[in-house]
Order: sequence, then structure tokens, then C-alpha cells
Amino acid sequence: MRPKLTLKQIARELDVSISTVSKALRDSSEIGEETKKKIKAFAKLYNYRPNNIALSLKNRKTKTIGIIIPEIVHYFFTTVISGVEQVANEKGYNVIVCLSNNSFDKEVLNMELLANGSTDGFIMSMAKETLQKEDYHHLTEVTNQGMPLVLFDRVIDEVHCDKVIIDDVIGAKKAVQYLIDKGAKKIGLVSTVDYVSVGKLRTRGYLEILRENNVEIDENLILKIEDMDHSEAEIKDFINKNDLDAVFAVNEHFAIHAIKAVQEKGLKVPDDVSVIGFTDGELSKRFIPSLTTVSQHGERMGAEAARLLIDKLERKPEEEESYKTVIVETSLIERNSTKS
Amino acid sequence: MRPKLTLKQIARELDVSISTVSKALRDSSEIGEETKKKIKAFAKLYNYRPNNIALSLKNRKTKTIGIIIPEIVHYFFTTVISGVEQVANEKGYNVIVCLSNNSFDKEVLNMELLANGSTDGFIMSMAKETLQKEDYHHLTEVTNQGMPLVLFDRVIDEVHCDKVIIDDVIGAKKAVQYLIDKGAKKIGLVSTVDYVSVGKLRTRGYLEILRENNVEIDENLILKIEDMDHSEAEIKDFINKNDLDAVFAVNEHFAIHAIKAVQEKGLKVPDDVSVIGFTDGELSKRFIPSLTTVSQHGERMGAEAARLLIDKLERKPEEEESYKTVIVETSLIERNSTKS
DNA sequence: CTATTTTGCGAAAACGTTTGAGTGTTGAAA
DNA sequence: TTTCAACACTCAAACGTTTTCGCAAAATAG
Repeated sequence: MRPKLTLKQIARELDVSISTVSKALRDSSEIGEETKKKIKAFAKLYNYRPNNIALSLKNRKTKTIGIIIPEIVHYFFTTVISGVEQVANEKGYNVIVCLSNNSFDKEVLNMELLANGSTDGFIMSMAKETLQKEDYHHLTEVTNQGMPLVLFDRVIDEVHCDKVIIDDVIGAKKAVQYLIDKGAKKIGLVSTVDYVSVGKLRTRGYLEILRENNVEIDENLILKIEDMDHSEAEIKDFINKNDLDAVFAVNEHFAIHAIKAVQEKGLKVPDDVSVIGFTDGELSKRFIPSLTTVSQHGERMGAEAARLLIDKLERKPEEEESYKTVIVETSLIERNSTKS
Repeated sequence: MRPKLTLKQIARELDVSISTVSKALRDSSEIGEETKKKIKAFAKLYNYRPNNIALSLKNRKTKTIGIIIPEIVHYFFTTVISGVEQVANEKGYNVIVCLSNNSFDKEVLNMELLANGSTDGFIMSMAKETLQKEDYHHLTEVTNQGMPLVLFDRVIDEVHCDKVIIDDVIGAKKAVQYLIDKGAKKIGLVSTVDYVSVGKLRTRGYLEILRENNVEIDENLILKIEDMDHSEAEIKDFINKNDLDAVFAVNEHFAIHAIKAVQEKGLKVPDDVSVIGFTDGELSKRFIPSLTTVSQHGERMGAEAARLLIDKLERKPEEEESYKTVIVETSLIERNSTKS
């Protein structure tokens, strides 16, 4: 076992001072060509690499980005991470991932931990519990300390920072308009309760576009799932009760349950009933029929978030502070759960 | 904006030395009760937290674990990360995630980066390209430096380190035995080329169990996918050519493509053909028919890997070195793609 | 041949901690 | 009064870097 090589060891070995070694390796003009060559050769031979921790301490930046998300076993979040990772890597940053498991306490703990020097900034999507509690002190804490924060997906107005969101309302409108264009008259909505902001926004899109098309709104055609654990039964019931020719579901799960229910009712997708989902995950692509869906482009969101964060990190202090909110456009991906 | 509080600032403020502050906060008996109380109160009031980077430098350990995986947009890997994260957090470790994108170069780069002080050890699953190249110098490099490494899922004998694998052979045997028990005679195998070790092992399980049941092996019933991009067409062709009554696929994707192909052929799953997959992802659960599958228990693998790594990290130096390979059992999850 | 500049290198501080050794004061035992 | 221990604290080194400053010796100019 050979421990890591340090400047000190090189210096001792070559009988020069530590500063000479450091300067030589950084190609300083202060050092003579001879000495430089010798030191560089030695460093290369023994594969010297500066210690990141020491550099972090010296430079007071770690070149790492902290991501805090509610859960990782979730397609959307992984695409976001992937996006972050890509641009982070490009710009020489590392990514450290923490999971809140949707728990407020764990979110706070994780932030405090990472805030003590481990990362230069945060990219995060808030835990459900945090949204319910409306307690954002840990967020303001880190921003007060001068650490940049970028919120994505689940954001709130109360916290002042950069944000990356998708146009939920417009996305929903696109989807429903598409159904209308294909001739659907009775379009059902399967959504979540309103305190989940995405559910609320997508519902708004549904309502707005119906109004714009002068379609009368029938409250019976709107299902708001309260309890995710019983969503399957609720959706089945909803589909059976109503005579729909299209369904817009605010996520993949709801969409496939709707399809299942339609099929079990003896009808066909998309011939009798068209179904559109939201979020373009594995499931949408591979399900049979594959799902027409509103894609959230998580990767793009992650990339945008990383760019915003790194911009802040590398901004000169004299430049003035300003917070942006970038909206990543959704797009409708046509597959086989809607009539063509 | 209030920058982070340091020992030095507390010391200046309270007119004592830095060491006094440090010792007081660590409740050393060297410091008088009065002074301790004063310092602790001050630290609490201004929410002092020691700087992780400085601690890392001092202690020469970072309390973070590096995970390097081929991709993150992949159900199995996320469950592993989740498992790692859980036990890491329990033991006060952070998790830093790097993606190799199945590229050898990026894998090497990532390892070198993290090895320079950023992490105390590695948990990784090797990139496909690395397996092909059979170049493991970056792995031996870090282990030579005394950094513990735990390999999971895709492992190789040449590297000496702890390993966490699943009983691929036994898992495959379980699956195929199950099919035989249900009366299948012509069981097809959809696998990968042999340099992907999981493909090789699962194929071995298939062959072994057929032999044990005195079923003649027909090479025509074995498909080895070379090019993932054309897997769909290859599988379709394979299904059409052969008159199977069951299919064992080495992953989810192959399984659902097989189901698709069977259905397009005008046959029914599971009535005419039973299909079993490997890896219990979203897709298996939600697909219609839902997939009977061999579950890999990624979370358990991650947890085991983390435990092994942390054990090594916290081992006293006098304890002797030894490498374990823990095998996480698979289990067969019965769903609707096989006859009951 | 002296005065000045250039060249090449080393010392030391700094980043924020922890910790062993050292120091000065007090009080008590010898 | 001397000796010694206990107490309460400070100094300084260390972790591995980078960088400013200083200082000699060599090279150049006058």
C-alpha cells in the first residue's frame, strides 16, 4: 500500500522547498526551467494529484453541488440528476446527492450537514412535508450565508432564489387541446388534491383550455385523488361511472390505471377512449399501448438548474444579485394511447 | 449576508484563544466551567457548526462515500443508491454520486477525481466499456492507495475487494424451474452476450436447471442480444421463429418485448406463453400483464455494500485484511405473466 | 569594479480544525 | 519558605495547498 503523494514528499525527495514544487507544477515563471522539468517529471512519474480537500480549504470552495431531492427511486428525479451531473461535470463540479425521503427533518439535517463546507450551493426539490409545514427557515439560512440555492419542480414564492419549473398549466392545456382536436367531447381529468401544486396547476390548465374552447365544465368529470394508496380503485370507479371519450391524467400512474380501467370495462384504448399522461417515464414508453404524454424534460431542468447555480457561484461579487425563474417547456409526445 | 462563524471569530469575540473555544465546545475538562458555559452559549446563539472541510483535512477522512454507476436513469441503480444512502446516513456518512455513462474514460476520470481526497472509499458497478477493455488499473490504483472499494452487480475476479452480488445463477434456476413446474416444455432464453457477466451467469442458470431436469438443450431457443438498440426486432424475430411455451428473459426490457412479440403473433400471455423477467422495476409491477420476475433487491445490495465499506473504513489498522463477497438472495415474485 | 536589476528559490502565512505540550497562577502540603 | 499539584488557559504544530514577500546569488549596466 502506497499512500498518496504530497507536495511535501516531492520536496523532500528532490531536496527543494514545498513552494518550489507547487510553483513548478503550476508552471510559474519564478522557477528555473531545469528545476521545473525535474519536478514535473517526478510528479508525473509518481502520478501526483493535488489533494482536493486541501484545495477546498484554501480556496474556500469545494467545487461540488449538493442535490437534495425527496426520493431517488423516481424516474423524473433521476433524469434531473442526470442533467445536473452533465453540466456540472463539464464545468468541473462534483455532485453530492442527499435524500429527504419527503421528511422535513431529514431535509433540514441534510442541508445543515452539506452547508458546513461540503458544497458550494444547492439544487433541490422540496419535501412534501416541508411544503405542508410551510417552514423554510433552513432555506433562508443557507441563502443568508451566501450559498446559492436553486429550487426546481416543487418551488415556493416565499423563498428568494433561482428557480426552474415547467409550464404545468400550458402543458396541461396542450394535452387537453390535443384531445379536443382529435374530436373528444367528454374529457375526464384525473388529478391530485390541490395542495400539491402540480396537481393544482395542471387542473387549472384543463379548466382554462376547456373554457377557451367553449366546452362546458362538468365537475363529475374531474377526479381528485386524495390517497395514493387507493388511487387504483378510485380511478376504476370513476371510469366506470362516467362515459368518457378521453382522459387526461396528471401523472403516469393515474394514466395507466385509467387505461386498465377502460380495458376492464370492455372498451379499447385508443379506439374508444384516448388517454394522455404527464411525465415521460419508462412506463409511458414501454406500456402497451405506449402512452401519449406531456414530457417534463427533467434532464433539461437539471441542466438549467446546474447552469443557474454555477453562474451564481462564479459570478464576480461586484455584479448585482438577481433571481431568475426559468420555465422549461413541456412537449407533447404522441404515442399509442391516443387516436392518430 | 452573514458569513459562516469560525472558531477564530468566537475566540476574538470572547477574548480567549482558539484552542480554548475548541476545547470548550468539545467539553474538555481542561477548561473552566464558567468559560465553557459562556462559549457554549455563544456558539449556540450564533449557531456555530465546525467546518467539514477543515475537519476532513485534519482527520484525513471525509466521511463521504463515492458511488460510481454506469447510469442513474435506471430503476435498479436507484434502489441501490437508496440502500447505500440509508445506511450511510445512519453512520454519519455522505454520499457522492458519479456517473460513468458506461464510458471507460469517464469512469477513470471520476475515480481519479474522487480519489484525491473527496471520498474515503468507493462503491461501484463497472461500466460496460471497462468490462470489455478488461482494464482495471484505476481500481487497483485506488485500492493500492488504501482506499476501500466495494464492487456490486457487475464485478470481476481480477480485482481484490469486497463484493456484493446476487445469485444470478440460482435466480435464473429458480425462474426456469418455476416455468418447468408449470408444465413448460419449450423454454426460450433471451439473454445478452457473454461478456456482460450477468448475462453469462443467468444463461448458466438456465442451462444448468434444464440439465438437472433432463430437458434437452436446444441452441435455437437461446437468443443473445448483441445490440441493445435492435433488441426489439431481434426478439420479435426470435419469438416468431420458435414455437415456445415459455420465455425467460434476463431483464425487464427483454421480457416486455417478448410479451409484445407474443401478443403480436396472436398468442396470449400467460395462457399460451409464460414470460419471466429479471429485475423488479416499475415496469414489471405496472405492465399489463404485470411481470413475474426475479427480484434483485437492489436496496438490500446497496445497504450491504455500504456496510462492508464502512466496516473497512472504521476497521482498526491492526486487524488483518480480508475480502468478503456477500451474495444477496433473489426471490421470485409471481405476477400475471405466468400461469398460476 | 561597484551599483543595480534579474533570476531562482525559500520562508511563512493562510484556510479552520484538533491536540499535546507548555505556562502561569493559586492553594496546600511539607 | 519551598515544593508540588491542580487548575485554566495559551502556544504551536499538523493536515496539504497556494501565494506574497524576502533574500541571496548571478547577471547586467554604468
